[in-house]
Amino acid sequence: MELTKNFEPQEIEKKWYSHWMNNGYFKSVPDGREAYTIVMPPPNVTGVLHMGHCLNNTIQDILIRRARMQGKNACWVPGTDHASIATETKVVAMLRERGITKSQLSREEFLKYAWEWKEKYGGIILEQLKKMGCSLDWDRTSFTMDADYYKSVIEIFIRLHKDGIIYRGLRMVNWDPASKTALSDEEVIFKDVDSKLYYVTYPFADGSAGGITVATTRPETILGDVAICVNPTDERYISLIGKEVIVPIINRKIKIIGDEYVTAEFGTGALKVTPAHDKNDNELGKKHNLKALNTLDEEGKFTLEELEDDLLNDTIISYAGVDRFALRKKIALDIEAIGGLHKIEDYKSQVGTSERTGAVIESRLSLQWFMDMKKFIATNPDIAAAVADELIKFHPTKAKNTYAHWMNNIKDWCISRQLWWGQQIPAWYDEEGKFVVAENEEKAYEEYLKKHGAKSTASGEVWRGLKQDEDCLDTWFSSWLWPMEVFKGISNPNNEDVNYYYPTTTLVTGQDIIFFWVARMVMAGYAFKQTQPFKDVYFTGMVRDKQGRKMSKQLGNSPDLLLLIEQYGADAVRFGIMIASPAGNDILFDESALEQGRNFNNKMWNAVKLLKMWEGRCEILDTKYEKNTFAITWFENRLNEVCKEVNEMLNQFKLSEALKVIYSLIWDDFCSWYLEWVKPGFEQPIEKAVYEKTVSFFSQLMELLHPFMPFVTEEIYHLLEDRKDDLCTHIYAAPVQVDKKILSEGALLKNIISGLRDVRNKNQIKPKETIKVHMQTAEAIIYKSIESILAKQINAETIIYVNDAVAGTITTVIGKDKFYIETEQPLNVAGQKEDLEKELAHLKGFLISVEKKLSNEKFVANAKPEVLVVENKKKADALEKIGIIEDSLKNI
RNA sequence: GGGAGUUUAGCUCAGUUGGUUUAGAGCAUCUGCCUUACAAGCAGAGGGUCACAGGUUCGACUCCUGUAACUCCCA
Repeated sequence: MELTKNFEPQEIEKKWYSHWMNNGYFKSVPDGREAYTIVMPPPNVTGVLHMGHCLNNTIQDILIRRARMQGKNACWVPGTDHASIATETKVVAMLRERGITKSQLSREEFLKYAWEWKEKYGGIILEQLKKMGCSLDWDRTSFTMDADYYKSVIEIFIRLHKDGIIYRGLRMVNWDPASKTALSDEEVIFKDVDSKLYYVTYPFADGSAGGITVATTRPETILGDVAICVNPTDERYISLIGKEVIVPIINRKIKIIGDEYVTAEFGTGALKVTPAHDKNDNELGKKHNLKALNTLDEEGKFTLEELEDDLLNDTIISYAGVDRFALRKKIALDIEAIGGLHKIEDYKSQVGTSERTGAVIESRLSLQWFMDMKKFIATNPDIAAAVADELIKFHPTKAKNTYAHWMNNIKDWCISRQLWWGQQIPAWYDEEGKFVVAENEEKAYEEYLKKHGAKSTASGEVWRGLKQDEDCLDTWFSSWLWPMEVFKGISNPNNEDVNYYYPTTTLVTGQDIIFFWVARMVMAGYAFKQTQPFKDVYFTGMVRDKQGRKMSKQLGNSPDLLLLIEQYGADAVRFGIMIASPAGNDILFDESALEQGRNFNNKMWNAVKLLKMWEGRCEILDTKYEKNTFAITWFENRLNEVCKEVNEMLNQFKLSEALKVIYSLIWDDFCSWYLEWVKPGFEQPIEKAVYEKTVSFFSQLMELLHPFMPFVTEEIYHLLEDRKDDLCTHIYAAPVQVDKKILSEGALLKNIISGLRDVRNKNQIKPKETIKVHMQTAEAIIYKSIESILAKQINAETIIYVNDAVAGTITTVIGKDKFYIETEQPLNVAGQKEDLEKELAHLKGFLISVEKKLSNEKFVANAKPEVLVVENKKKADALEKIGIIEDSLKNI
């Protein structure tokens, strides 16, 4: 079979993925083996694959493939999240393009469109994951709005309501005027913006001259002002507390009050209090018994509804329906016109924006459903302890602090959203607003009867006046059940699957959703399954571009992943994203890393080509690869050494490092050293035993690399030999002891080869020119076994052992041995001297630092004995080397 | 404003309880090679006052304090 010049991934990837699928390798059913379970963080159902998913899922695939090869029952569950607000936003936009507005549609009609949309675009991302080689158990694909899942979410809501943890209340919420819904604190993103600080004067109500000036960034809320507040220790204003001033335009009389909350240094030191439109003002309002006057509607437009106690003039009436930002300018102008605007300053402020729509958030008083988190956490002390005590291990551990900090400052969770796409809140209301919580309408009537008594209509018919809450639940209120409900742990408690797979083993997710999701899954785990949801959590950072910027559509710096896979191959993409991605740190994505991955594929591919050449030239000898004993035993040990290292690194989730070590083992140790060492001369035969050993090494290398780069390794595994098994389900052999002595001899050999090659380079000896090497060493015995490799690698025709310096040669010292090189080239005596002197200076400097330590009495008295031994050995070594170099210098 | 984290070669990162030959990789750079698997390659080389300033210690990249810059989270 003729192999292509370079590795061509496209066909090979398709071939192996379907082969693995056809053999059901990714399927998992409970059995007697240890389970290794990962639930995939469900991407948005309408999402497409981006770099973040790529990183995330590559890591999960590495972990799951390794577990599979360790003989564990590996189960990786795919799925998607209905992503309430994100999806609804998309559906609304799609309808708008077709000329339909949401308000024209009934809930049922809208949901029909949404489901159609979901069927059409949902799960594209899952198909894309197959291209990356992800070994997911596709039969277990779940969706957070599957019928059972939906029921479970409702059941949990009812349970928590019964326990008094979920309640309904009028609270200040983060209101997104674009999607007209409340948001949780976690969905609000603070951004720095350039704004203006308006200095507005409120004249005194008693007609006396002057007034009080406040600085505000939000003049549009002035009509909702109910007080002015100053710090009671602020001498400028002490005498004014209790006085009345007039709100401009609306001419409402309000009081000046005092409260420590106000910072005297900010603005003018006087604060306008608008309880309906600011969280802090709302607190202040409650404390001082102030009314909250709402002047903005759910779309952020001016409304007169709550101003019935005020005298409305034409100006105010003209504001009705004006958007908040237009209103800001308008009111500022109108105040200026009546001489109330003192000045305007540029000001940098932070405003909250909606994570999904980007709209500026309004604080708004609203009736919403909340979860009392403090109370909930108190039901199970393990929730906080699990992470602190490392029952659940975070990688990197520093994420523990973030978790603890949030737990300690936890606030109530607003779980209702004014959206239709999601689990509808199971609360039913009568005309007066009295309500019951129940899993369906029938039960709701039963409940109602129990709670509020029978009701009948005027005409005596059975009363059917209950209406279900229009709102749905926050998406995270369903995804926090993910690790248990993908195994039907709530809808079908204690079934075989959930008993076997739960708690899951490892969760891989972004640090940015530690509160949204990770913490809440921990809570749900302990609250509803009485145990942790997972054992380890591996946090990935954010994928940024080369310049460290976030990837975003606006910047256009987000690469098309499928295109990259097409260009470089999935293995190369996996390699590129993994080679420099420390746990928990952001990774800077650089396409050159993908090139490196592609080149790595080619390197391995070419090694296969070399072996295929040898295969045809095998000869059977009974020498038992005598000539190559050193090369083979050295590589065998080196391989085993790295296997152990990699194993330890992976146990500690050091994935990048493990990949680096494997990369170097294959490229440097195997290709650059080992293959060159056993390589026969031009068109010479190779001993069959050596060939077979080499094939076996190569196969083991492929095993080691397989979790990282599944396609190319599977392909090479099969190219090397005809096999019945596949690498995908191959089980790793038990670790083997390594021989340290041969490893150090190998290191010595490499060192000498590099050193002598350097000498050749510096003396401009052409690669093809052979040299004669005279070696002066105290340990000729070691060199005997590596001599032939050495000769081959430095193109030496002979190696002669000598006891004295050889005149007319290039002299060099490597370690403790001297080498004299005979060559046709003219000798560069000065250059040699310079090199030796440089080395000598370095050693002398080193010696001084060691001697300084050793002559320090306190060091000798305090240092541990083993440190002392090392220092003494350093000194002896340095002295010996210095002697050897000085000796050589004399002879030049 | 409060909290957490980061700062080591041009870039991306290692550096495990303070002592392991006066700091290690990979990429990039430079020099020489189209050598017979591989120029998407081979061989070799150069490059760092470990952010700054103090302190603890016989000894600090490592521990402590402060400063600066950046990142994230919370208000």
